[in-house]
Amino acid sequence: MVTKKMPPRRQRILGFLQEFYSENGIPPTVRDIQKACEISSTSVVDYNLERLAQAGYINRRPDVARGIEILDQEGEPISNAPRVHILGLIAAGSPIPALSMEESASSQEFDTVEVSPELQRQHGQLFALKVNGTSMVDALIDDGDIVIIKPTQVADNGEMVVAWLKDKEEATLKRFYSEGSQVRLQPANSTMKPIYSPAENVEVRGKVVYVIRNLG
Amino acid sequence: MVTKKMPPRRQRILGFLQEFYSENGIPPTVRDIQKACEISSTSVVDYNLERLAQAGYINRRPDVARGIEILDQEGEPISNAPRVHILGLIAAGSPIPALSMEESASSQEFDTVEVSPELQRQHGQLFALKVNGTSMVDALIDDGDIVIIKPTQVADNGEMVVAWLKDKEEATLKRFYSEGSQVRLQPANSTMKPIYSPAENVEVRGKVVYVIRNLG
DNA sequence: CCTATTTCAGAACATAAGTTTTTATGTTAA
DNA sequence: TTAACATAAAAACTTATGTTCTGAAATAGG
Repeated sequence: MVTKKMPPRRQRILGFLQEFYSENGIPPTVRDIQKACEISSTSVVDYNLERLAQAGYINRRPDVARGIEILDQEGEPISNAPRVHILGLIAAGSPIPALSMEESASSQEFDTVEVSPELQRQHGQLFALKVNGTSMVDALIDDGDIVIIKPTQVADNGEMVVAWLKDKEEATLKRFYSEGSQVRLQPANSTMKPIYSPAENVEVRGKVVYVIRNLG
Repeated sequence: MVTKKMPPRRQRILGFLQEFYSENGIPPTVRDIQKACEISSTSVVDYNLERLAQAGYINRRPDVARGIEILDQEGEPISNAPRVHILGLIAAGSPIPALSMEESASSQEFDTVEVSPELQRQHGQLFALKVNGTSMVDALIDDGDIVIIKPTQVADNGEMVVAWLKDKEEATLKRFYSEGSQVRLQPANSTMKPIYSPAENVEVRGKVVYVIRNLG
C-alpha cells in the first residue's frame, strides 16, 4: 500500500488524538481538536477526521460523544496506556543512541512500546532500547529484549545502568556500585566476574527500570 | 481504611464500568450504565456514581461527556489495556498453579499485570506467573520476573514452555523440542546442556509468550 | 413504632458534542 | 479554461448526555 503524504494539519490532528487519549483516558471532542490544532471551524475538523477514517488511521463511532478510536497498523484500536519511544539498538561495541528527544519529533518516526501507567508515573519520561546480540546475557538480557530506560547521569549503588565505557568504547548493562574513585560494574549473573574501572572512564547514561521480552 | 460493604447495585455498576471501558476504549454514559444494570432512572445512576466517587473508586469530570475515570487503589486512573491475572508463583520444585480459572472468580482476588492489546489479541486468554528463585536463570529469567503464559498442552519445537517433569516433580521453563519418543528441553542459555526425558514424563502446561522484569 | 438516612423513580432541563448545509478558495488534470 | 476534487470557513441544527428537582420507597437505628 502506498502511503500518501498527509497534509500537516491532518498530521497534527492525528498526533493530538494520540496525545490527548494517552493523557486523559478518553478521546477528545471535535471542539477539543479544533482548539488544540487552531482550526477555525468544527466542520474542518469533521472533514479531516473523515479523511483520517477513510485512510484507516481512526474509526468514528457515529453519534457517539468522543467516539473516535485510534487504530494501529493492523487496524485495531489502541489502548490509552502510555507508549515510550524505542530510540534504537543497544549492543556491546556500538554507540548508545542519544537518550533525549527534541519535543518536535513526531510520534510517527519511532517504534513505540506500551508501558503501564504506574511505570510512567513513577519514573517520568522514559525511553526504550532494543538489545542487539547476546552480549548482555550476563545481565539476564537476551537478544531482542526491550529495556526501558530512565535517562540519568547518576545512579545509586545496586541499580542496573546503561553505561558507556570510554576506553573500550563499549556499551553495557550492569549493576552499578561506586567504590571511591573506582566503579564496579556487576553482572546480574552472579557467576560472572565484575568489571572494575576508574570512575571517570564510566559514563552512566540511564538506568534500566523495566525489561520486556516478547517470544511469540 | 475500613472498606464498607457496597450495595450490590453499586458493585454491579463498578464492574460494568471496568468491563465497558476495557472493551470499548471509552467510558460508558450514564444511560449506558442505566440499561446495562437495569436501573429505572438516570438519576439513580447519577446518585450511585456520586457515591462511588465519594468512596474513591472513580472520578467524575463535571460537564464532560463520558467523563468517568476508573481509579486504582492508589487513586490513579487506570488505562483500558487488558490485564491478566497473576495466578501464583512458579519455582523449580514447587507445583505449578492450575492454569485455569473459574469464570466466577472476581477480578479483585488476584494481582494483575497490564499487557498490550496486541498480545491479548494474538494469543487469547493469558495468565501470568511470578518466578520465585533463581532456578530459571538458564532461561534468562530472574527471580521476581513475571512470565505471561498461554495455556496449552502442546507446543511446537523451539517454543519456550512451562513444563512439569513428573519424575523429578519439578517445574521448569525451557525451549521444547520433540525428538521421537523423547523430549529435549533446551535452556535459553546456550552454554548449558539440555535435558532429555521420555515424552510421557514431560507435561506441557503452557507456553511463555512474554516476560516482564520490573527493576525499580 | 418512629425518625433519620439511604436509595430509588420520573420527569424535565441545560449543555456538550456530533452533524449538516452553504459558500468560498485553492489544486490538479484534461 | 473548465471540470473535478481537496481543503477551508461560518453558522446553524440535532442529538447525546450530564444534571437537577421533587418526592416516594426502603432501610437502619433507637
